[in-house]
Amino acid sequence: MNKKEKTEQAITRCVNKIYPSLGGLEKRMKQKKKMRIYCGYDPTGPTLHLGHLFPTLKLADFQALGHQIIILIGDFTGMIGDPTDKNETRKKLTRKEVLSNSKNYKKLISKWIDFSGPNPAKIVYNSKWNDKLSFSDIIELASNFTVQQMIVRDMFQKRIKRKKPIYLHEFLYPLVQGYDSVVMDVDLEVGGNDQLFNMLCGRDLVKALKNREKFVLTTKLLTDSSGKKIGKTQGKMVAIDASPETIYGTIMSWSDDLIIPGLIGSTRIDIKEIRRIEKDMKSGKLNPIKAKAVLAKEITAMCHNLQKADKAEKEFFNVFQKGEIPTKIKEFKIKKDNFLLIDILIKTGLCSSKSEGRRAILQGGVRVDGEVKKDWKEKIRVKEGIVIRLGKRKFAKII
RNA sequence: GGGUAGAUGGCGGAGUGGACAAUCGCAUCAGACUGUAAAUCUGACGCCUUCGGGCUACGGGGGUUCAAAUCCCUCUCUACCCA
Repeated sequence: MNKKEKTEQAITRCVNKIYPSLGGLEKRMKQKKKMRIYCGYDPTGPTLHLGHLFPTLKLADFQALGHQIIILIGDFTGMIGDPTDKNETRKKLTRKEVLSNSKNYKKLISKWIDFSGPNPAKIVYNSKWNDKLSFSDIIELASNFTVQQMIVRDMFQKRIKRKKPIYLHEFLYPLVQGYDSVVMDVDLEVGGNDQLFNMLCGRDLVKALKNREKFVLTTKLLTDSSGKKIGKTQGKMVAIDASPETIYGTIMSWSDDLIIPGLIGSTRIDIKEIRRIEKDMKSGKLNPIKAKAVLAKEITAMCHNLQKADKAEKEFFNVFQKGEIPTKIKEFKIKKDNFLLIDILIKTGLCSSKSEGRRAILQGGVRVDGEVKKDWKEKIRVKEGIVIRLGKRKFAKII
């Protein structure tokens, strides 16, 4: 890929919008001076998930062009809790939780962002400067914004409508995030489209305090056809450090309309190739499951390696298409004796209560060595090597 | 500080004395179907059970009643309005 193509990729691929304008950013990129570019990661969970891939790969695009990348761990902001997309107030994290969450991040991000070499990325924690802010500093900063500016945010509007509380400290969140931009003196902030408001507050602050331009680039979000964000709550989002099988399988459960956005945002497969896949899928020449398998394999390979992705793929098709038993099954040591099937389900953790187990059996969801068992009172002779299967994806082997 | 409204299952949200283990939607689980763990359709969805039934639950505690998620008292928490 030549420099022109790299630039093209950086400013268009998976980009939702650039503020104040695409042209302005292009002009700035033509200057000799390296840009300082950052993306913030809130350490709200123990790991990053696939949604973080979009902005992270975007940073990688810019790093490849020789710009200074800054990874900001929002250990200070994480404790406030970003009100973005939360219709309810998020519970505040303790410093200890925040630190343990962020420990893992650098390791994960380093899969795509280079922290060594000729143009190493930097990693910074925003508690470093925010901890030092005094109350009067904060009041000073707050004077740059109006309450009206804050409450126009749609999620605040939603809460007002639903008579849900908005706490004062939640107004402070964009303020602090914006202040990060000022302290780090950045030229560009990259983030998901849902971060737009926070990022623009930073742009305002930089303008007010330093009288210069900070560009904002928003990446697309992984959304289904109705525009709903793919979230952890739907169980469709996977941690980047999940097992290859989990990553592969979860992506295979995505609906078809995520294939193309997924390929664009979370892989670096040639964009022309992606357009070809899109065309072939539309014309019926390419079975969508094949395209989805490409996506699943590619992402799995990016999070692990090609070899593991290959294995996960084979496993997936064996288990779910051919109905075979996976190679890796949880094993349980159980006394070789006669047991009620329900008791075995509970012992192996396949069910959490007897009622649940009975239901599963009555609905024909339980198999012992491939044979469906419909009688919940049945006693099973436990032998070594028998395989209990619940539904399609839960297995237990007795040893 | 004063007033008003409210707290129900993982979530949203019905129900305002018995027919309520609690409508419905989402999420979840199983089955069918399929190119998938997609979509769609069907069913299930507190716990225990000798399958007759039993037990615990509608913010906490107390009370009225044959009977309370529903009425009364009280406590805790929350929102809104006024100051």
